Amino acid sequence: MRWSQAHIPTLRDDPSDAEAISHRLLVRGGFIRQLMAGSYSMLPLGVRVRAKVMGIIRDEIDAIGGQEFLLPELHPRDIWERTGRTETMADILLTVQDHRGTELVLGPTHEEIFTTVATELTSYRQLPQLWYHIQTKFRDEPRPRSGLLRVKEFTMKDSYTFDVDEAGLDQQFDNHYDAYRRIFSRLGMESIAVKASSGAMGGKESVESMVASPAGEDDVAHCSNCGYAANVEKATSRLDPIDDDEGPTSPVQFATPGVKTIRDLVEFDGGADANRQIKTLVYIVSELPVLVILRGDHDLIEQKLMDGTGSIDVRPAHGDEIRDLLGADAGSLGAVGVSGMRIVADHALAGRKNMTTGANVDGHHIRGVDVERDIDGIEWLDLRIVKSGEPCPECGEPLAVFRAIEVGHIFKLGTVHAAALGASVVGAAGKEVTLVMGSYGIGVERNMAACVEANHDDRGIVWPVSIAPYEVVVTVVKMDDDTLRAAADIYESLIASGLDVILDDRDARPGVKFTDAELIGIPYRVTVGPRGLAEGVVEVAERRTSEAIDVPVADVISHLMDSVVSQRPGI
RNA sequence: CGGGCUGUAGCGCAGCUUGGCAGCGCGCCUGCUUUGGGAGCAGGAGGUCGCCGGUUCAAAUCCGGCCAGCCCGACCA
Repeated sequence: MRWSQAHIPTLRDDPSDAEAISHRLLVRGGFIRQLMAGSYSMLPLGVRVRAKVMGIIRDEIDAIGGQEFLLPELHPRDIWERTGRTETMADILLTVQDHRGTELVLGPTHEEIFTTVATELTSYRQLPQLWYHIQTKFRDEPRPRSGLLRVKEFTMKDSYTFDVDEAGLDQQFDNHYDAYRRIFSRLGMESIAVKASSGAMGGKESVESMVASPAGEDDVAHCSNCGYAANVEKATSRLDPIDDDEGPTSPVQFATPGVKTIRDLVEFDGGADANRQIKTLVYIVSELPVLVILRGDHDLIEQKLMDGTGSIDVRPAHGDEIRDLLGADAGSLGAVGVSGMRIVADHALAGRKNMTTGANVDGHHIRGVDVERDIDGIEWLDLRIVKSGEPCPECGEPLAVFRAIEVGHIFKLGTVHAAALGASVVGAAGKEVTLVMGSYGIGVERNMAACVEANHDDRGIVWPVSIAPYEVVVTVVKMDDDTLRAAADIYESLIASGLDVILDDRDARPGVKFTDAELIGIPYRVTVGPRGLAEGVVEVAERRTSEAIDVPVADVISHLMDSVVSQRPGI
């Protein structure tokens, strides 16, 4: 490609509506343009990167036995009703009507449709199967954000496995786990695999692949000592035991005028340290009130409440609901003496005595609470969010909690969808067996963005060779006939050698060409100018290191082939 | 869904308080000079001021409604 003919609209200024680094650089570099919130046009450079990302993914999934399909994006609604996901995914489901008024679903994922295809499997002898496609997904995200990181329409590689039993699923899951590690490594990112909550996908076990970045939307707890890693929605930590005094034989109520928060009560004369308080929250879980209690210095993470109660319909109660249920306002709530309501408690409260909590009387608290003695019918769950610095649950070293981008997610689904859609085979024993499924996703454009988050400097993007829009740019530094001809010759010979090259033959000053090449992140630049040509050399510069060396014109091909090809396959 | 901010030329912004010719920088076009790190000079093109309505002799500017984009939060009492 000759740059003079290419549509690469680079921008000198940061776009005003972009905050995340990947968003800014991809827009400035002319890779993408926004159409509306959560919707981006891919420009030619973006398309090239995207294609290479998909190529790496395809390569690795094929390598573990994947067969590529291509399933529709327009789905009949009734299939989604049969798995119940018109309900469970209602918030993000986009639908359209055809001219007959039939409701169609724009696929947010493809478990249902792949399973429908899988109903044609008849015998365990046909298993295992690993099917995948790379296809658009539509999700009505409540809040798209950060450029390509969260959008309403995106490309996903989603694979699905079908096995006769759990052992087969485990094997396919492990294969994907390994393949994903290789994919992210080839995309130039350091990923860590974390245990996760499987959310709306259902199923029992899932592992997310995370890449650390401040632009991410998840928090990960990670132990650099032993490698423990988990999404904070799942993470735990070891806590130092607290020795409590016995306290009184029964709780004692006392007046706490003006005390509304845990902190207020810490500072109140006669109050208690936060870790000797019981925090009481009221939630509505599947339309029923639930009292949630934690240690005063701990915070609830709602995902754990969802996972622990098995409900996806969880919200904090409103002020009036709280008053109706407990007879007091938030700030004076407690679980002591409450009956007829589900009470869930975080494990950190187990065995605790002489605690202080609200009295369910405005402006009053009670002290001397023995959790297990004074609160009836407790259901024990893991509910609190892990904080940075708490001891690792495996080895006790301090955990680090940091933001990360979820670049992939793999699930052991089990038989839910297969059962709902009647996908089964005849097993070895001659009896019908429901297919055991797994599903595995990678967001293509999100990985492009994550790669930029992980590979940039103050001059722009630093693509790894594996997915750079071009591997080499030949920059013509002075547009006279001799220089241009020499550069074009080098360009042609590099192309002939199988390199992915662009010739910057624009009638622009060299500074413009250098800054553009650096902004869009091309790994190698061959600078061709009269000064070097007089000596029979051109300059070869590496984007990542900024190192530049003079190379005799005759050696350019072999020099670049060595550098580029050694990096092409990734690690 | 709640809160905050923002909509003026392709991009970045000023003008709005106090109503009165729609501006600046970059980019773009033409010419000349220049050419190893975002050139200089001269000339030029380009705008429903987000949309609808109201007030007024007069609205980018004041008032009302709507739409769109960005950021934060998702009610931790």
